[in-house]
This record gives sequence, C-alpha cells and structure tokens, in this order.
Amino acid sequence: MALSHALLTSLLEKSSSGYDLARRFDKSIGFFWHATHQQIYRELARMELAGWIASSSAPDAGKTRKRIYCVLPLGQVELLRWAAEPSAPMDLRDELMVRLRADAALGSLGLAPELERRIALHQSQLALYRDIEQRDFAASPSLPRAAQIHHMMLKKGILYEENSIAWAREMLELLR
Amino acid sequence: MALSHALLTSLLEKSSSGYDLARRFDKSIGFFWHATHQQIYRELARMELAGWIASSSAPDAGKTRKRIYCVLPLGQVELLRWAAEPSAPMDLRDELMVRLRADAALGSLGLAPELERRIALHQSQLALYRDIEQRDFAASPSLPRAAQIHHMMLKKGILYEENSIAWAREMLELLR
DNA sequence: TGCTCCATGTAACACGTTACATGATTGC
DNA sequence: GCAATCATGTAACGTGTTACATGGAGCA
Repeated sequence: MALSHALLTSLLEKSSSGYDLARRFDKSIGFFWHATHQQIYRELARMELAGWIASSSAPDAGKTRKRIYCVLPLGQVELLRWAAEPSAPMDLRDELMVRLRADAALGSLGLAPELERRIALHQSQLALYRDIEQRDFAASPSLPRAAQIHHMMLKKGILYEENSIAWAREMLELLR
Repeated sequence: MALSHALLTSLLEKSSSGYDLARRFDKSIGFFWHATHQQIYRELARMELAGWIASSSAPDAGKTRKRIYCVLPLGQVELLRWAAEPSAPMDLRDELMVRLRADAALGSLGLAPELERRIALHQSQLALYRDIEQRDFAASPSLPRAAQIHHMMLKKGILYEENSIAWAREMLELLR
C-alpha cells in the first residue's frame, strides 16, 4: 500500500484537510501520483484508525465539516519503515502503445490525430513544468537539500515530457 | 477496460493459450503492460462470454486442459471501435519518488543503495532491449510497416531506460 | 520417487474509478 | 436568488494482487 505513504509524506510537509490533499495531489507529488478524492478520504479514514494520523476540526471550519489531519509519531515510524523497503520500477502501461500495436496488426487505423493530440498535451505539461522550474528552482545548486530533491522530481517530469514529444514526432512520421 | 484489448491484439498476432499469453506478456506488449495469469484467465473467460473470442482444445493438449483462443469477427470490430477512442497519457506512479520526497521531508534516509539497485535494473533492461533491437530490427527502414511500429515501441523502452539511468545518476550525486 | 515445468482455475482482498448525494461558503 | 466552489461522504463496480489448489508431462 503506497498511497497511504504518499499521503503521510504530503501531510508531513504540511498538515491539511482531505480536500487540500486532493488538490495538492494535482500538483507536486501528484505529478507522479494521481488519486481521486474518494481514494484519499478512504485512506485518511484507515490511517486515522491505525493511529498513524489524527484529525481535528479546522480553525477556519465555521459550520462546515472541514478537518485537518496531522501525522502522529506512529505514522512517522511507519513512513521510515516503508521508505527502507526496496521497490520495483514502475511499469509503462500506456494504452496508446496497445492501439499502435493493433494498428500494426490490422493496418492503418488513423491514429495520427491521436498522436498529435498527445504531443500537444505533453507540450503544455512541459511548459507548466518549465514555468515552475523558473519560479522555484532558478538558483538550484544553492538551495537547501529538500528543495534540490524537489527540483530533481521536476526534472524527471521534464525529461519524460521531452522524450515523449520526441518519440511521438518520430512515430507520427512513420504513420504518414 | 484495456487489458482485454491488449489481449485481443496479442491474439490477433497469434492465437494462443492463456498460459502462452501470460508468457508473451512478459515480452513484447508485456514490456509496457504486465498482467498476472489470473487476470488473463479472467479476461479470456469474459471475452469468450461476450463473443469476442472462441476457444478450442489445443491440438497438442493430450490429456491436459490446454485451450487455444482465437479472435472472432465481433472481437475485431470491438478492437477497431476501441482503437479510435482517445486515451489519457499514462501516469508516472513511481514509489521511489515518494520515498525521495519522504527523504526530503525527514532528512537523509539512506536511499543511495536503492538508487544504485535501480540503476542496475535499468541497465540490464536496456541491454535486453538493445539485444532485441540488434536481432530483430537491424535493417529497420526497409522492414514492413508492422515491424517498424514494433521497433518504435522498443525505442520507447530504450529511451525510457536511458533517461532513467541518467536521472538516477544525477540523483545519486545529490544524495551524497 | 520426487522435482520442475505446463496449464488452468477459485477465492479473497486491495486498490482505483464512477456516479451520486449533501450541505456550507463565496461572488455576481 | 443562483451558480460555482469548498468539503466530505456512500455505494457499486472494475481492475490488480496474493494465496492456494489441481493435475498432467518430462526427466533424473
């Protein structure tokens, strides 16, 4: 179970509500790990039961149900334990690859527009990453260790997008 | 549902038993899509119920239960329908990224050996891909369309492994 | 005889997705 | 007053993982 540990890490960086976590998961860690709000609420409930985190009504809750979660010592111990485990590299499960292979088996299926759409998506993601890099990591080598590690995650994303664009362009030429 | 369509594609290329599919999924398509034999048997049963594929006792079955599956016209129609759908780029869900972020939040967790292990894994995968490329695609530009598409899948894998190695080396330097 | 590989399957559970529901707050 | 956003949740379902079970075939 790794979503829970991603949430623990995110909560360590900043105690938050489930809603805020869901939105942050669309940024930072979320560049590499998407989760719906339902998954997040489910995991938060489990982790609270397990004694990894505690929640309290948010200071700015008013009459809403807003709750803030923070990591308990037991949660930090669990995160340290988990971090020491080895892990398998992610798999590259991309539906587009299957479609292209179907195209190879059945003859031209007109996948060029889909490839163009993908290229555009990768380009806008790349532009977003580069903006963040300019804004937050311009002075990288002199930044604190934690910021440098965060910069490396961003670079991983940038590399991936650049690659994907280059590859898709070559694929597009082949389809024509 | 995309595993079923990956299986359809694989069966179009060659009618096979579930067991053979599981093993082929550890090669070719399986470079980009891992599935356990249980998932595969489950999907095959569903697809046969849906009329996408048909099975018959294998010629070499002897007294075993070995069955060969082949794609029916309905299955091919379904694959064509599905191939025309747009699809989202895969997400980069890598546990190592979460571990590194935990390292950034909590201080040095000693992740260097894990990074070294990862680099070794990527290198052996890369070596495997390059062997296949030499063996099957040395004369790429003169090969038939289908083979060229297969070559592009392999190149995608090669690019990914090269990238991962370069990135992990830089990360390793930062951790030291 | 016992070992490994071939070949298929059941069951239970963990994780992820989609649809739907509820009620408060903010801005026009 | 109405719509959008904030914030949390239930339910159902689809997909992926793990453990376990069964029996034939080939080999030493």
